[in-house]
Amino acid sequence: MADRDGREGGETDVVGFRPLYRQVKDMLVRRIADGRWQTGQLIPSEFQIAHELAVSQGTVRKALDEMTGENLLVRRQGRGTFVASHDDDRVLFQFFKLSRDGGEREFPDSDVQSVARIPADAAVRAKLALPAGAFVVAIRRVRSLGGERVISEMIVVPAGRFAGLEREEPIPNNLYGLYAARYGATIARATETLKAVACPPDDAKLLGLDAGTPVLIIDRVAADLEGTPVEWRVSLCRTDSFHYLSDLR
Amino acid sequence: MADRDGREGGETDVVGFRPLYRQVKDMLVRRIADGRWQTGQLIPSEFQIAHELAVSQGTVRKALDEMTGENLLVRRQGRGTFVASHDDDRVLFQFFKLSRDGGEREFPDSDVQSVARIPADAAVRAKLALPAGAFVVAIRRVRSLGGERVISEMIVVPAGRFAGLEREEPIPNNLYGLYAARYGATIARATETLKAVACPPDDAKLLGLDAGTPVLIIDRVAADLEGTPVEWRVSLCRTDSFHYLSDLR
DNA sequence: CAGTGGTCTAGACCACCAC
DNA sequence: TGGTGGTCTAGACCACTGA
Repeated sequence: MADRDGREGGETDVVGFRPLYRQVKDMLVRRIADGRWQTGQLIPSEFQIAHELAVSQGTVRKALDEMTGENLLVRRQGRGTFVASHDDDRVLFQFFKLSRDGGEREFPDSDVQSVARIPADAAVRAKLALPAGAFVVAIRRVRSLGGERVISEMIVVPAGRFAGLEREEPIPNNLYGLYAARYGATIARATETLKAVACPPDDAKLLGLDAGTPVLIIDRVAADLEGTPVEWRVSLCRTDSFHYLSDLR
Repeated sequence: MADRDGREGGETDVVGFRPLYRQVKDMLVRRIADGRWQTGQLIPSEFQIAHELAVSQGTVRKALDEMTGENLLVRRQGRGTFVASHDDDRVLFQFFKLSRDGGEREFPDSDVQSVARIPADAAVRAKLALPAGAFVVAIRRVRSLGGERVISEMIVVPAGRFAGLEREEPIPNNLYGLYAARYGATIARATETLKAVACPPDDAKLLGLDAGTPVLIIDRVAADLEGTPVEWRVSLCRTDSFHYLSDLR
C-alpha cells in the first residue's frame, strides 16, 4: 500500500494507529458503497487484491473475513468471493423477525396501500437526520403470512436519495433488494425499538382486529454501510398467533 | 496434538473433517464448561497453550479469537486472556434489552416475591427438556428501573442442576452470575419470543397498571455452553415509557 | 524490562469447484 | 487440471501492561 499509515519513517504513533487490514477493509467497503462492486458480483481473488495493494495475502484475508462476518461478502470455497445480495433469504434471516407460532420462517406478501412524495415533518427529519424542507417518500402497506394479514406498516425514505421511488411500479415485496439494485443503497444494519400498544382503529380495520387489541409496534431505523440512516419504518404487528424472535448470543 | 484428527497417515477424509483450530477450541470450551477454568480467571498464554497441545501459536490464536467473538473470553493486550464473567455490565449489554425511553441502559433492581421447589408441569418439562417427575425451582420477582416497577417475571430452572437454590439467601439481582459461580452453569445463549398481550390482573397489580393494559411478554429459554436449556423465564414488561431494543446486524 | 496479545508476512498444503 | 478459498506453520516486529 502507498504509505501504510505513514509509519514508514519509524516514528511512534501517539494516537490513531489503524491496522493495515482495517485500511484494506475500509477501501474494499468503499468499493461496495460507491457501486464499483455491485451486489452479487464476483470480486477479485485474495491474491489479486493483495498484489494490487502491495500487501500480503494474509492481510487481505483478515479484511475479507471481517467483511464476511458483517454479512457484506459471501465466500465460496473453490469459486470465489461475492458481494452479498439482499435476496429474500438473507433479508428474511437478517431483518424479518416475525413468524407464525410453531411455524417455519416465511417471507411475507405485501399489499401496498399508498405511495406518496411528501414534506418531511419534524419527527421524520429527526429519525433520518434530514434538513428542514426535505421531502420523503412514504409507503403504507399491509403484509401477510400464509394469506393472513399480520403487519400494517409505514415506510419513509429520503426523496433525494430515492428519486422517483414514488413512481416505481410495482413496489416490490423486498424493498432492500430494490434499494441496492436501483439506488445503490446497501442496508447494513438496523435498530429496532419494540413496544406493546393498543391497536388504533385504522390499523385494526386493515388487520381485521378489534380496535384496542394489544399489538406489537416495531420502530426501525435502517442504516447503510456508512452508518447513515436510510429508512424509517414503523410496523404494527398482531401477535395473537405470531411472535417476534430475538436471539441473544 | 495427539493425533490431529487421525490424518497422519495421509488418508483422505470422506466425511467429517474438523479443522485443527476447531478441535483446539472445543477442548478449551470444555475446560470452561467443566469448571477447570473458572469465570474471570486468567488462562495460559497463547504460547503456553500452543506448546502444551503441540500446535502452532496461530492455530491457538484462531481458536481464541472465535471464543472471544462468542463472548466466552476477554482478551487484554499486555495482560492476558480471561474467561468472560457474567458481571452486571456484560449481562446488561448481552441479555437485558429493556430501557427507559430516551434513557441510558441501566441495570434493574429486583424484588423477589417467592421462591419454591415444585414439580415441573408438562409445559416446563417441554421448555427445559426435562423427564417426567422432574422438579424445578420457580422464582417470581418484580424488577424496577429508576425506582419504577417495570417487569413482573417468573423464572424456572431444573432443581437437579441447581440443588439448594431455593434456600439461597438472598437471591441475587444478577442470577447468571450466581449460576456460574455456585452451580458451574455458564449461560452462553438465549432465545426470546416476544408478543403483545393484555396484562393479567395479578401482574397489573404488581406493576401498578390497569388490568388489560397492553404489555410486552418475553418468553426466554437460556442455554449453557453445550446448548442445553438451563432456564425458562417469562417476563411481562410495561412499555408505556420503556422499550425493548433489538439490533439487527 | 519481560511478557502478553496484536499485526504482518511468506510459504506450504488441503478441500472444493469448474472446465 | 488450474484456480479459488481454507488451514496451518514459523517467525518478525509492534503496542500495551505491570513489576
